[in-house]
Amino acid sequence: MRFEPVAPVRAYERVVEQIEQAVISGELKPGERLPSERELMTQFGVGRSTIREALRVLQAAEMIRSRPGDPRGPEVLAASPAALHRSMHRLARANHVGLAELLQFRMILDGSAHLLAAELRTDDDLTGLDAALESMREGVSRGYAEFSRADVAFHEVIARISRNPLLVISEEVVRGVVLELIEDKLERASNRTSLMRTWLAHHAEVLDAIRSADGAGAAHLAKQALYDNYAEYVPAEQRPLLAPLLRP
Amino acid sequence: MRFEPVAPVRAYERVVEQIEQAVISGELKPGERLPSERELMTQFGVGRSTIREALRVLQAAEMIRSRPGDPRGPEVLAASPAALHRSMHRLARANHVGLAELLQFRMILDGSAHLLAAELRTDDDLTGLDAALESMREGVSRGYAEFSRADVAFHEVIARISRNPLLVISEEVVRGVVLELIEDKLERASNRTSLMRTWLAHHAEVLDAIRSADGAGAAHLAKQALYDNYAEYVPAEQRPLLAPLLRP
DNA sequence: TTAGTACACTGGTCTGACCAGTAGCCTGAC
DNA sequence: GTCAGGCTACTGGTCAGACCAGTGTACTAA
Repeated sequence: MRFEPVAPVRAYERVVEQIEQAVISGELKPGERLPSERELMTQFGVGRSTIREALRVLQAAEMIRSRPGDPRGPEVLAASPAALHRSMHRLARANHVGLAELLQFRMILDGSAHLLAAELRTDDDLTGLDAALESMREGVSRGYAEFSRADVAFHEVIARISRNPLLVISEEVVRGVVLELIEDKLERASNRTSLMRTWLAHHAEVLDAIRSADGAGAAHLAKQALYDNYAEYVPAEQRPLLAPLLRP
Repeated sequence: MRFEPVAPVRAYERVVEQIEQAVISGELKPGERLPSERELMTQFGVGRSTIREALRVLQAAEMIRSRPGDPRGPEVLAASPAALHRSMHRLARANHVGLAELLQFRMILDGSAHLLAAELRTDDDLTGLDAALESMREGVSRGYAEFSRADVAFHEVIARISRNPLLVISEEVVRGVVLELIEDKLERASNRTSLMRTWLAHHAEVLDAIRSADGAGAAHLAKQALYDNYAEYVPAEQRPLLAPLLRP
C-alpha cells in the first residue's frame, strides 16, 4: 500500500476551481457576468480577500475581467491564446527556449499548415488566396505597415484552410514571441521595398504549390522562407538544428 | 496626431511588474527568497492585500511559491513549463477542439520530434534508447501499468534527443487531452498482451530508423503508429483530415 | 552532542472601512 | 413624446488591523 503526498488546499484555490469548472463546462459562457465580489463572498462563505485572490488568479489566466464600478460584475472572457502567449514568452525569456527552438517549432507548424492547406483546399479557398495575394501586391506600394497587414491576412487564410485551430493558434503565439525576441535587431530593416518584393514572390510560389495540391512542395517553401528570413538571427552554431527540417 | 487608449494601472500590477522584472533580469535567482509580505508592504508602500494579490498572480505564473510559516519568505522558482502546460490545456478544452484536430496536431509534433531525433542523435542517445526499449520489453511481462510507464519513458528520451522543449511540452499536453477525450472508450482495452507486443515491435522499428539516421522514416513510423492506434476513435468522415500527414 | 522546547515570525483568512468610478434610473426641460 | 443632466446605489481597488495554525531557529536541558 502506498500513500500520496498531500498539500494543504487553500480556500482561494477551491474558489478558483469552482469558477473555472463552471467556465470550462460551459455553464458560464463568455460575455456573461459573475456575481459581485460581495455576493460571491456570501455564496462561497469566505471573506472578500479570499474571493479577490481567486479572481486575481482567474484574471491572470485571462478567464475573467473586472472593472471597478460596473454593477453587472466581473465579465467572463472568451478563451484566448493571450495567456498561452504570455507563458511561452516568459519561458523563452528565461532562456530555456532560444530563438533556434522557437524557429524550429514555427517551421514545423507553418510547414504542416501549408501541407494541410494544399491537400485540403477547395476551389473557394483558392479564390480567397488569390484575393489575399492581390492585396499584398497592392500593399507593396502602400508602405510596409499595409503590406505587413496583408501578409498576416494571407497567413490567416492559409490557417483557416488547414482546418486546425490548434495549429493556427500555436503558430500565432510562436510568431509573436519570435518577433518580440528580435524586434530590436529588426529596427534597421534595410531596403524594405526589395524585402517586400521577395516576400511577394515567395507567396506567389506557395500559392502555386497549393493550387496544384502539392503539399510537400508548399510545406518546403514555407519552411525555407522562414529559414531564409530568420536564420541570420540564430547563433551560427545552432543553425544545424534547423537544417533537418528543410530536407525534402 | 493620434492618442493611445489608456487603461488604469492597478497598484498590484505595478508590484507584479517590478518583481517579475527582477526575476527575468536575473537579479532574483531561483531558490532565492523574497522579503516577507509585511516587509514588501513597507518597501512598496502599499497594503498587505495589494502585496498578496500581486504574489497570487506571480504564483499562478509559477514564478514564486509561498509556504506559511517559513521565515525565509516566498521562494523564487526556476522557470518551468507548468504554466505553459496549464494554459495550453485550458485552450484546447475551451476551444472545443475535436479529436481529429488533436490527433492531427499530435501526429505533426510527434513526427517532427522523431525526425529531429533521428537526425540529431548521438551514440550516447542510442544507448539510452536501447535501455528504454529494454525496459519496455521487460514491462510486457510485468503488466500494463509497468509497460505504460516504460512507454512514456521511451518517448521522453526521444523528446530529449530532439532537443526542443517546446515540441516536447506541446506533445505531452496534446497527448493528455487526447487520452482524456477517449478514456471512456479505452476502458474495454481488449487483449492487452497482444497490444503491448504490437507497440513493442513498433518502437523497435522506430529505433532502427533512428539508428540509421533515417529521419523521414522515423517520422512516418511515428505518425502511422498514432493513426493506427487512435483513428478508430475519430468519426469516419473526419479521417481524411489525417491522411495527408501520412504521405511520405 | 543531542533531543526538546519556546518563541518570533510566517502566510492564510476575516472583518470593516473608505474611495473613485460606473450604470441606470429619475427628473425636468423642451 | 424625447432627451440631457444629475442622483444614487452599487462596484471594484485599497488599506488597516486582527486572529490563527504552522514553521525554522535558537536556546535549553539532558
